[in-house]
Amino acid sequence: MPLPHDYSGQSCSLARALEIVGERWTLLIVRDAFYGVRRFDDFAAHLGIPRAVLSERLKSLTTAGVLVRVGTDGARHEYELTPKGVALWPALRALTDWGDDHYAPTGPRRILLHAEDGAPLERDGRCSGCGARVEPADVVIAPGPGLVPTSGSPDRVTAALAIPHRALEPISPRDPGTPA
Amino acid sequence: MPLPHDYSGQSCSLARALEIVGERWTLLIVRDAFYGVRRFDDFAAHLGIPRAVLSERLKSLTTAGVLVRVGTDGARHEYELTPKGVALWPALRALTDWGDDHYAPTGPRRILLHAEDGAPLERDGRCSGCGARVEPADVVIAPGPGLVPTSGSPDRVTAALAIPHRALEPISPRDPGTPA
DNA sequence: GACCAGGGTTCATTCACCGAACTTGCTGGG
DNA sequence: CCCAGCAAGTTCGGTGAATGAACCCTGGTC
Repeated sequence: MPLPHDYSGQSCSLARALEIVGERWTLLIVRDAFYGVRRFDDFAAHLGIPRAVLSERLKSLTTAGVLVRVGTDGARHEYELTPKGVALWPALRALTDWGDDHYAPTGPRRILLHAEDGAPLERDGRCSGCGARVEPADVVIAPGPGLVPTSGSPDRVTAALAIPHRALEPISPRDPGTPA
Repeated sequence: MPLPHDYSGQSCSLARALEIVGERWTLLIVRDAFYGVRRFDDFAAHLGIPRAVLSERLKSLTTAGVLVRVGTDGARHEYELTPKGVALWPALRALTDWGDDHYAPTGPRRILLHAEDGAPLERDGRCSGCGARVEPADVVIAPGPGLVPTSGSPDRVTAALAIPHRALEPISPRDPGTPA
């Protein structure tokens, strides 16, 4: 976790950003939020993060205004990205692209498509089909060639991510099943 | 420091990327390398990082192929970004832009210009003047409106960054002075 | 051959992370 | 009404990493 503490001496916005999202697990949590994960246990199961750490990260991200806690009914609440959180999308993409380039020998593990026309997105966030600049909400996340099939019975989140679905949309809203 | 350990279960290139550059201080070191910092003591002084941690990070970044150690003469060597390290530029920019947007009330602390024509860069890496896609080596880093003047006598690096200079070019190669 | 700077390493302390177990609040069933 | 079950955390002991100060080694200078 880069710099949760003061880094006031540094005149750099990167340091500021890392104070918020540079801690261990934090960017993975934000990425999962883009993927549609919203509930505590789903984050925990999908990331394999210790629950205490997850609790702390969700708290600090909420305090920072990256996430909001939405009370669904009583104790069942969900975490959603705020516009400030959604603004992290380009950073997330850039880092993921770098990872794909250098650590995904069999191709990207996930690919991003424009929801309108199904064409893949370019690196600069434009649609390779229509050329439009695509907002995060109009992105469809689909499995890529580099995705290894999960062995055994995957968790809710992994299962949901095995089929294309729109970013920021909650995965399997309440219970699994949803028969077509 | 997100995930220096195994994260093999995760089918995500972001996790892979964070295993390399997600640890505390690592991205700041890479950023400084873009700014032209190359020597151990300059990194240490500019970042305020414990020397033991810096030593370890430089080692792991070198092992990962993000930096190379260039022997200048005997014990005096320098660290340079490899192409793989330079490929982190978009990610660094995206994160810095997010920090500027949300944590720089008086404007960006540094601005990026196209070396060819001096016009500022767009978010997508293009030159606002000529429209060309600008390589990191053709970027000039200049102080922005949000940069607070350093109080007291700054270190070599802070002083060098107070005037515009080209990315990846070493700061004050050997000794200060360099009279025009 | 004494001094100095660069480039680290060593070490004790503190802090954060880990994983498992425990608690609390709500829901559904008998 | 009482108990089981689940979601959402909190608590806790053990471990590993970060911190910062001090020390060391090497090469060059005077």
